[in-house]
Amino acid sequence: MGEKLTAVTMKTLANKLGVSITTVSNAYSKPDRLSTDLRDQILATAKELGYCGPSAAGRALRSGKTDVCGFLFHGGVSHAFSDPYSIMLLAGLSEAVEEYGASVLLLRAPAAEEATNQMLQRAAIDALVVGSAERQESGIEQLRQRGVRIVSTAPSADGDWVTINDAKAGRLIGKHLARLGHRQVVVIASGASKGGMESFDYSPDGMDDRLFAGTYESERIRGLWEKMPDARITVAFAGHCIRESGRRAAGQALDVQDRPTAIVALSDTLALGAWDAAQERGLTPGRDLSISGFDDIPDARFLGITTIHQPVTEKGRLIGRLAMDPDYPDRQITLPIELIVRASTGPAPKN
Amino acid sequence: MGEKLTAVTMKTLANKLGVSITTVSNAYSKPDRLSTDLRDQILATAKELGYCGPSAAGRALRSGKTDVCGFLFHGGVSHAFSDPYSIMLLAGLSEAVEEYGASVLLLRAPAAEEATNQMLQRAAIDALVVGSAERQESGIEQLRQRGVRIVSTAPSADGDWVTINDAKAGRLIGKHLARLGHRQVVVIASGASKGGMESFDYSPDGMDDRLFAGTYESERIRGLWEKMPDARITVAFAGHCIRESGRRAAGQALDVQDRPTAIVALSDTLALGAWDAAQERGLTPGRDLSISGFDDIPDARFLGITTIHQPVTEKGRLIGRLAMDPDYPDRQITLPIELIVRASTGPAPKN
DNA sequence: TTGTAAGCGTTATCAG
DNA sequence: CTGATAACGCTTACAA
Repeated sequence: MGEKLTAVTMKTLANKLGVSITTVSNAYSKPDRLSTDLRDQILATAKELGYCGPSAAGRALRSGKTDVCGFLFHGGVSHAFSDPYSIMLLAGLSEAVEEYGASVLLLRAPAAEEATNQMLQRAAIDALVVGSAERQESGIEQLRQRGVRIVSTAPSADGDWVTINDAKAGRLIGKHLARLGHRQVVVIASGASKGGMESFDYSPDGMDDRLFAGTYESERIRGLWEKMPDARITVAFAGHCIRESGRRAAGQALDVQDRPTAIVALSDTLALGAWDAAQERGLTPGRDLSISGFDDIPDARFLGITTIHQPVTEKGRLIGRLAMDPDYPDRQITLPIELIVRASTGPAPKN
Repeated sequence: MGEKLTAVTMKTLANKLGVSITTVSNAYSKPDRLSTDLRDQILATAKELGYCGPSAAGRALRSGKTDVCGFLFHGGVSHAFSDPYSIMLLAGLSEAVEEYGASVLLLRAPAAEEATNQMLQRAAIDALVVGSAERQESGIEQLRQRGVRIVSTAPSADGDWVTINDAKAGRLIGKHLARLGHRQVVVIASGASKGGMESFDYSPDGMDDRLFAGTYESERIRGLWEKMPDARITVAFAGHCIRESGRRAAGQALDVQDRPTAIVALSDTLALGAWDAAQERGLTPGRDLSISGFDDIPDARFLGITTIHQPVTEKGRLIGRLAMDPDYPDRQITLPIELIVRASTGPAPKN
């Protein structure tokens, strides 16, 4: 009946209690600037009137803080989050961000860069985490100038990032496979071929058309190539980074006359698919065919897939801290990695 | 060098062009309220000065619109999003929300209800989607009074929701299994037992202690029970809704003297785990043991698991539309479901 | 078609 | 310890 339609604000509280708005505000954000008694009293009547803390909008406008951390990713949600790696990263990020009392805003980049930029500017965020470095959005630089902290998973000269040494990861796999005598390798990368072709032989020069320079994928391949100078390395593009894509791409790679002795998937999710493809063809991984991945997701351990371990959840946490805490000391972090040898790799079979 | 430290705002534009702030504002939000010439001119200098549209904070405070849709879920991100059902729901939601130019804010409910309410009030959102109805948060009602639209996946007398008939879903499975002669059924539910026990025999009365009334799980079990009057139905709690939990719970259920002839997992994700458990024990699903799930996620089709199909992505889309569009006509939607019989269910084996 | 003025709810600054 | 005042950047009547 007599319901007030006007929202309960700090003013309402102030009037009711006969104190100033400032004092009410301080009761929330600067507890040490007023007596405990008054503070308790304010909080009590707040509860009574159904007032639940400073409005996000008001605070955001005045102080510039939104307590929101944007997470920018490319491709559909279904693709982004069906990869356990993404989930783990997001879990760590979300965990850390929560510790600062903030939340994560999902920002899916539209296909058009223009639209992406608009979306980025319209978002009320304190920080932006760039999940995939598929493109260099110009809008990101504008955001930075607006005071939004940017944290990336890809290294750069200045700027904040948390990453691993992807080239080294590639070298670890390369060394391992070279020692096992492999000389016919198919690399399975996510993403579509830029050249419009399904696969091509790798050489480190002139890759710009096909692999984005500086992506984790191109780094991993380069590392691999460095340690396998005598091998023929073919790169196949799988599409989205999901298990099924890996299965399809590996299937194609295996259904040829002179099939490879090793498949290097650039992520465990793709490696799982390669494992499926091998199974379907009656090939035993580690004996008839070596399969390796990257990232060390739980299923990789379960199936016994050789991979490069990286602390993904911790990566997410660190990214979150960099994003939310401008005073966090280390702002360019390279996390340790480790080669985990499991049953899926073994000596190259003799012909 | 001469970089301006003050942010570029509508005022900057207005001064530079000698027009009023209102006109600049209109150039963005009400294009028909000024001449095309002037508008183009404004947009041009905007680009020149590096102004990228109205600030989210200012707009939010003044108009009350944030273009953000909150998504409230319980449990960790890693659990919430490792279930394909959640991903599909989120994908649909995100897709629809994007069509309105908005984004999704991930709101993970802390364990304490008090903290959850605080978080909810502090979030700048136009709408809130309640992903899991584990608890009835009192803060949700407050949000509604503040003008935030609430959309749920669980039906209620008033309010907006998109759901399926869970009791009917249970009945479809029950009828199917009863016809096949099953009389010993173990139901695998997610969540922890409230009674502190691992499992218990079901009867529709006095379940309040163990199953939250009105959840999709209790509805599904009730439906099952209605169509299997002669069966002994035991309910086991698996913990989080992940495959591994299903494996463990099913394993325990199978490692007893008088093992059940059918396992009814309350979600496909749990059913996949039950499938794993059966495999490990040399039991062939559909012959030695019937396994069924709910939701029809892709892997269920892959493994041939009998299940109840529901259009999950479409559900997410509809939820998104209800959330973002107050004028969307149908505000209480029950989506169709369908029994999908696959190889994982078959006649109850004779003892 | 354009401009004026008021105020959304909060916090920062400075004065008592 | 407490309060008055002035923004923050924008939209929305209403006036010209």
